[in-house]
Amino acid sequence: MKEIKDEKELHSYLEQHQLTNIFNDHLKEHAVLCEFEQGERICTQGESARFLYVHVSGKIKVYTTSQDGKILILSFKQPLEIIGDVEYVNGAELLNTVEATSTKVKMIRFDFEWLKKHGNDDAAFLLFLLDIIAHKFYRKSTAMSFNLMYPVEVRLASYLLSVSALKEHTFTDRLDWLDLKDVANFIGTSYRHVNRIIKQFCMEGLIEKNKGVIVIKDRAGLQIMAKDNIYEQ
Amino acid sequence: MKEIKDEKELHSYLEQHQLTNIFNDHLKEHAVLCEFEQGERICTQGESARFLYVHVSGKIKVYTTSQDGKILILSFKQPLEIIGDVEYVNGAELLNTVEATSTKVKMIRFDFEWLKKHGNDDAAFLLFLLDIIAHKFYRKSTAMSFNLMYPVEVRLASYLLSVSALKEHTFTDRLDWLDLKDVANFIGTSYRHVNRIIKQFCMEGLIEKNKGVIVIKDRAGLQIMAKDNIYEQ
DNA sequence: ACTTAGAAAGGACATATGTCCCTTCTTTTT
DNA sequence: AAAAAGAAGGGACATATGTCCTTTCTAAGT
Repeated sequence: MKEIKDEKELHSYLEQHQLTNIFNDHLKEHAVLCEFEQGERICTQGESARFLYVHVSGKIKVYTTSQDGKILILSFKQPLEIIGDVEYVNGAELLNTVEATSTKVKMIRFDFEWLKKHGNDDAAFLLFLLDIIAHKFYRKSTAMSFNLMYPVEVRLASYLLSVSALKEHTFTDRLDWLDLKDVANFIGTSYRHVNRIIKQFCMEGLIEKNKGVIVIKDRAGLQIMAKDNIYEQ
Repeated sequence: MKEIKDEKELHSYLEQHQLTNIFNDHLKEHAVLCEFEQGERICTQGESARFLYVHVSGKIKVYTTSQDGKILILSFKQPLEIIGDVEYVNGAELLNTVEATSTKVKMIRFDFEWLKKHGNDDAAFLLFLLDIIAHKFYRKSTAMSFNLMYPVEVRLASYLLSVSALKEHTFTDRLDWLDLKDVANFIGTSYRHVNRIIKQFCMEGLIEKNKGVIVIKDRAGLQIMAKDNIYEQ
């Protein structure tokens, strides 16, 4: 991680994401723009949280690891995302690990102490946090119900649709979201089983696959398979 | 549902749960104490939310239903619980259905409109909401990871431990949390399978069961089975 | 182009879980 | 107490998913 001491750039990011009114001048004063390498961790599950991060550029993934080493990927995210919000509010240790999956991941960092001093009496800031966390809860809630109620083929169909709905410019950008190992860990199943279902989808004519590249052939069919559920990215 | 027009009682509940400082005088002005019958719905999934409820007495369950009729119970709750908080913040329709599972379930009701007028600039109220929602997110998050990563025997062991940790006065109070149909819908599996695992636990000497009453025989063994996870109620 | 290391895919089998329906137990009614 | 209705439990089989290991493909190095 390196700190980028460029106030201009920092403020341009804030404006780009309409955050200038969210963080008051006191808060902005101590904001730091950080850049992370691909593969670098922004924060690690189990450690104590000291910073709130506003993810403004690049791609990240959020995952959790169980005692016995199982990995569950909770989300692949692009901006705008907030990291550390829940921990800021409840004071608990970090729930998940966050890792940069593209180069030049940029985050605006705020120190918890400073936020407490100058943000906890600021309704705009608190409403912003509320909105973020409520939205996270909403997604988590629907995702959990969905995961618990439907088998892998439904979840995978839903996942494929959600990826195809992304507004990615280039073709290779899309591929980032389709590493089957990651997909398995996201859906909460084994790589083997994802493979099995992928093959089944191919045979049913829902998708096609060449050299690891998956193309949707029958969107309507996939939607039926997904029972109209789509993971919100 | 009937409204109880008894300011004394309402305020005694607020005090009991240390909420007097959370809701300012404006907000309290329009608070209404409501009582629900056993089996009555406090709110219904899919409808638009208009009220924030503070659950102060009795027992409730929260569940969601899928398009094809599957039921997933999200929690069995005793006070203190807040209903409608997420919907208040994000304006979406109700995510879940909430139902009274005991007689005389009491809730303090606040109108969204009134809250917006007199609460959204009140840091104490906003911090309270933040705390509640962050905590809900935390529980949901750990529950989802747990559910996705472990098989039913682990989840059931965890559930049994969590129920045994409840501070219920009477014996019959405990039974409320052990209807196996409900347990199955909570864990996200079939009644048949819960039964199977219960029997397995009996054979392994972890629990005993007589006429539908389950008694824990080997807490340490259950904890190992649960891999130290416990559902937070 | 050949070799080889590593990634991706798949076969075989074991386990976990769901569905359907029959049996057994409980409770209520007569 | 006998009978009947309903709840709870369980058998048998089908499906979903996990584990382990082999095979196939891909890409890098020579």
